[in-house]
Amino acid sequence: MSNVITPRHEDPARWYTDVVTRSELADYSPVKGCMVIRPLGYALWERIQGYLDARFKETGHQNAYFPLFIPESFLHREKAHVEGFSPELAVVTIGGGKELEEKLVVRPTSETIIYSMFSKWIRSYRDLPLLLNQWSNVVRWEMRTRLFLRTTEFLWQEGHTAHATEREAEEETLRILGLYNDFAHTQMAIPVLKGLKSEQEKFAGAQKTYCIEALMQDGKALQAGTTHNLGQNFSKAFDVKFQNQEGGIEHVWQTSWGVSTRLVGALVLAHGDDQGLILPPALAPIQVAVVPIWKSDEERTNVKQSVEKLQAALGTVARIHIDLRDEVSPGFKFNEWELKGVPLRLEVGPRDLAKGQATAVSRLDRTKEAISLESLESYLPELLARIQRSLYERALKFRSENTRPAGTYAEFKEQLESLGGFYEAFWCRNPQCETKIKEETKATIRCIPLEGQDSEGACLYCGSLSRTRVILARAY
RNA sequence: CGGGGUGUGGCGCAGUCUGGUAGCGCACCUGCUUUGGGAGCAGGGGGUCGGAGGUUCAAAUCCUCUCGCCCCGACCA
Repeated sequence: MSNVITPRHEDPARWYTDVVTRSELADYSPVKGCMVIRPLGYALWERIQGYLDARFKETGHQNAYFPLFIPESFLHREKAHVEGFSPELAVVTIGGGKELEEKLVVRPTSETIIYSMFSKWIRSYRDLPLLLNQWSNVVRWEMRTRLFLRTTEFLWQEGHTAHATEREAEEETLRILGLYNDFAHTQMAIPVLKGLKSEQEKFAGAQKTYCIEALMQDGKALQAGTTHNLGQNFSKAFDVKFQNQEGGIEHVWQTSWGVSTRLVGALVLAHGDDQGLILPPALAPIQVAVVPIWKSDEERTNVKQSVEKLQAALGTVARIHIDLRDEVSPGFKFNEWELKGVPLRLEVGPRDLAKGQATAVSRLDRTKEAISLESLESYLPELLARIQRSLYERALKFRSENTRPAGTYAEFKEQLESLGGFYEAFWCRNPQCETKIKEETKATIRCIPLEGQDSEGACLYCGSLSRTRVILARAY
């Protein structure tokens, strides 16, 4: 394959595009701003779905599906919501060749249409909590798009819940945030910071927005998931009311939360290298690629036989793929599976078989290890678990090394420019300071971390005393 | 929408200045030899040069208009 990836240090943007397209995660579509998710990318998304869907169900949520089209008037019922989303809406004005009486918005998110149904379904406190999730596509007309990270149409899950009390809604918001955090940690092998968004950065229509923020290898932050405590903003707008135990009528307290196919982009940016993708074993559609090696015909017969036995034995302990293609060389296969991010490669050749072993090669650092064929079945899961752990530790180390105290505003600007990364600072909570920082440095307040809010210091911009510690970074 | 760039087989490019009807690498197909880090040799298929108009005996090349795409900036999961 002459497919060579632009080295990351040379041009990080091209590196990213090269990795995504060459590894066949996705391709550009004929429609500007949209993308085609190819089988490898979709398999990853299915694994993400599989894990999260199970967790959602364990915590009492049910899946449902709401329409793609939303009456335009629905968007207008919540003021902040419509102001937030208006600029990026796709609107259908003609149906069946006729001008529509009311325009239909292609959902940018489904709060409005879902809560219009909630008002119909919820009567009593006995109907609460109502815990729903939907897997769907949404459309936001973005000005600049990038594969997975920001596309006009993307896939996601959006959870929507209604509760009898404010406290329950807040608990739900934090429960899902914790779930997202665990997912990032244990499945994606990406350390994330749990935090609260500033008023400016929060979701249009939310009372509070929590997020998980990750740091990518190029020093830029990526919001990997958000959960919103919507308070009663939408229940008032959509008249979602219930009768409480005392017979009184109240508006429900709501939450919404989501993660998207952007997570696939996060995997690329957080772990990938100049050889291509590196997938965490927990999510890799193929965890082990077996590359047989032979010269003579009889070697081929022997090796093939052994390798097929391996598949039968290991198929239950790992997601394994035997690459029996005869038209490409072993070296070609090595590079191809590395490009596609397969965490572990097993080489099986005459020399290995003579010693009753296979050669295992880790995608992380290409370290080789001879493993006896008999012990493979028990050792493979251990080896994959080790790779998963190392990948996380590597990402965590990177983040620690790239998280710095902001120092003075001048020092902050200089370091941000030359090094990127996360910066710890205090902020007076004045939106003007936030805006100024953003205008002057292109860095935003990524979040107010949930942990470590027990000290005080001077606001990075104005210097006034503050007890709010924030993380700043340039972001995707 | 402002600034910059670009459009030639599937992909990446040369050819454009100095018009003479298309070339290279990779990929693809066939055969033989190969196979422990992107195999070698031989043979072969595929484009009329983003589109339209013009100049000319003759246009990928010159002129006019037009469309697409990419990068940077203003919006965002």
